[in-house]
Amino acid sequence: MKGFLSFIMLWLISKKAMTGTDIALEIKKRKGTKPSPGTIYPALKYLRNKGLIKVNQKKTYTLTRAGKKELESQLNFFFGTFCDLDEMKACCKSLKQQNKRYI
Amino acid sequence: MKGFLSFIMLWLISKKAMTGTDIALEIKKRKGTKPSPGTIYPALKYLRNKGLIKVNQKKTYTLTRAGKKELESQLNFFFGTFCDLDEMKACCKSLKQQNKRYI
DNA sequence: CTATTTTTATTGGATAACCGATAACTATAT
DNA sequence: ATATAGTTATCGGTTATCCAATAAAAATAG
Repeated sequence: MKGFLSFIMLWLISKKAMTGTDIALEIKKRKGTKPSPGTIYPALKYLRNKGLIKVNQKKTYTLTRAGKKELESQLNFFFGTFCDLDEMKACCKSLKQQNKRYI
Repeated sequence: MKGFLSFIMLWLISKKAMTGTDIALEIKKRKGTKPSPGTIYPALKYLRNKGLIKVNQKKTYTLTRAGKKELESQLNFFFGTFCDLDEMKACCKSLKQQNKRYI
């Protein structure tokens, strides 16, 4: 299960201005694995080149207006693709019960 | 925004037994783009080789028990990574308003 | 002000994801 | 039985994703 990295990064940055390390740590908290610098910084550079984020003297990244528009579009795409989130959540719980019985 | 394909496929198959074409059409409905046969069938083969899905005479795919466990684990991962879905949804709406003003 | 550590960033390369083109198989019709 | 249409599947190659290793820059300590 790969991808979605730049989407998550845009989302995190939109919530709060963050440094590269901040982002890596927040992703670790969510996914369990901390992305390496070789993952984070090229992604930040890519987003910067596309004009979606900007960085200040403190190495803190924030969204540009274009970044906000891009995030909006990606959020729409996300909720379109996962249009049955409630069902997914319910399934998640019921599967947990089912699988328990067969261990 | 790539990836997540096999996750979506497991999820769709778990809801209803499906053929390759069924899956492609459902993904088209959600994402807008219909994945090509060269995307769908290798992915199905991969999942079959891993013992996560099985296929019957009618070319209809269903989850195996291992597939259900795998789906559970991926659902947990998904909701762990996107632990703030409500916030994302709210942001999606408010961004739509903000961006409108600047067109 | 130098040395050390920490953070930020780049590079090269390995792997995975994906598609276009094409082939094989199935089903239906003639 | 043969042709046609549609579905299922494979293959080769392109691009994207991601990491390990390394370098550069910044912060902190001595």
